[in-house]
Amino acid sequence: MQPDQIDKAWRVASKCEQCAIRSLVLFADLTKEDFDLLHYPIHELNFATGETLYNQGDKPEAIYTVRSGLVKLVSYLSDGSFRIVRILRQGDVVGLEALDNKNYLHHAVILESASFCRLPVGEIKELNDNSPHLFKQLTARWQRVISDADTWLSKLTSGFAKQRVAHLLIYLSQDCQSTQCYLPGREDMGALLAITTETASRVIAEFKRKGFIKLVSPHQAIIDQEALVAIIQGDEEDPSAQNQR
Amino acid sequence: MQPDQIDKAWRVASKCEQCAIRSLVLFADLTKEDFDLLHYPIHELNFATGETLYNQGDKPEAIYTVRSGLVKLVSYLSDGSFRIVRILRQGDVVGLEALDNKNYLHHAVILESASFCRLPVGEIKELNDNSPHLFKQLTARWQRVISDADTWLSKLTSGFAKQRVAHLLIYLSQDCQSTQCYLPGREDMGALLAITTETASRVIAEFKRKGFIKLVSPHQAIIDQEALVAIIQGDEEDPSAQNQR
DNA sequence: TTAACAGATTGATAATTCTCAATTATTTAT
DNA sequence: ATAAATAATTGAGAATTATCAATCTGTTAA
Repeated sequence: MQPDQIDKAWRVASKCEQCAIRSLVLFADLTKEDFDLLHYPIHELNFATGETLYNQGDKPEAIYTVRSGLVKLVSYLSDGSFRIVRILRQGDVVGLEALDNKNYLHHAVILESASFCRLPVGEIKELNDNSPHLFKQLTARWQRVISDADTWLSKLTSGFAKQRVAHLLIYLSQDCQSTQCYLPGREDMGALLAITTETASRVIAEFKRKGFIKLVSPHQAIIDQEALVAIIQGDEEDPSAQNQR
Repeated sequence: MQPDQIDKAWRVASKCEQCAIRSLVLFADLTKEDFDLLHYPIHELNFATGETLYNQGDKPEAIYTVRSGLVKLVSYLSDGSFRIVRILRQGDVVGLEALDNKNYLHHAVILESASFCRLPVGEIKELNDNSPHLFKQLTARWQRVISDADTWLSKLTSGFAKQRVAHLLIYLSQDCQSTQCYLPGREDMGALLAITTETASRVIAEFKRKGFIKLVSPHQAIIDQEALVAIIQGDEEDPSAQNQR
């Protein structure tokens, strides 16, 4: 996706102050003086699909701002199954728990080749101790995580499988321009929605047959937002059915 | 529960510095100088079961520290159904989103008569601007919300209804001393676990018959932790069944 | 190109949960 | 205390989803 596809290529970032997506990131509100408080330049880091940014339980030394790409946070249960508890995209921060001196709580795995800014925990803490400007953005980010988690809980884990999938696709299309969105593998979809791989597959296959989604590449689809909203509201195309629910 | 059961009785708090549960609350790390920055005394506020602390969309002027009791955060969906997205207890902060200038995101309803400290948003922000001591606790609290939400997502919304109920009971017993815990009404239980009221009732009724839980009052139960853990792990008491899953 | 492989799809059946309805506590109000 | 209202339980059948197994599809490796 990016011109430089060199995995894990460390690259000294040009000044944060000139960052193209600065308004979206944690450092949005920092002043020139704030940046002078940083001891080291911020590095940019690239990962390819399928690679792991960190593992659950790892001792954290940094948090990461997503510049581009998509990351999933995976939590394994005692029975060996796993759930995906969050999907992170441009502007999101990965590994926030590090600021609370916790080990990483999840596995962070790249879904779509991604580029990060690596922010050492020590630098963040020191910056926050010596300037009030970071706090507002940190607050906003924590808030976003929580409100996303609430959405997740209230929308993605209740209702029929069809409705959950529809909710997920709409959720995923929200950051992408227009109606295109990342289409997770069926196993991931199951882990996101608490349904089985087979059920996820059946629903997606049906959506494809009905033209609600069209693949443009294996993991990228164009969605018919209206049709999906109708699914969420319980409208079925079957004319004999009364619109219950 | 408390000696003074006067609902909504405002009471000027004795100094925060002498608060009996200070180590648990947001102000845990504040110094004498920090407290001097407060313009008004912090008020204590009591609510009875079933009362509403605030509604979704309300313009927030304060956040609340739970001194005692239990609160549910309720989110209504477009179809009229509702989900409970969080349960808050001693030491938790209700309405954190107010610090991000957001309107309240949920309805906050008292489950067990509760006592709060009311912390005006302006005071909190000013305190945080003028002292570094609040940040650590705020961080910890945001972190707790997020990690609770993750638990919720990964444990309380997947698996069979029986397993979800078992997880919930264990979750609820974690703060109470020993093995006693709050037992939600069946409708609330459904809204917590994404199952129907009837399913919740059947599971609880079965647990009661089998002696896994014993009621000590309508909403208070003693639980057999071991038996519940066995349920979570998929062990059934039926000897003819192979332990699958 | 072909074989091997992983992911996606589909089918058939079993298990679970939902839905709708009725009944039985339990609590509240009079 | 009695009636009315609310919450909990239970039953029966329908709907949904899980499970297990097989097939199909597209990709990678040789």
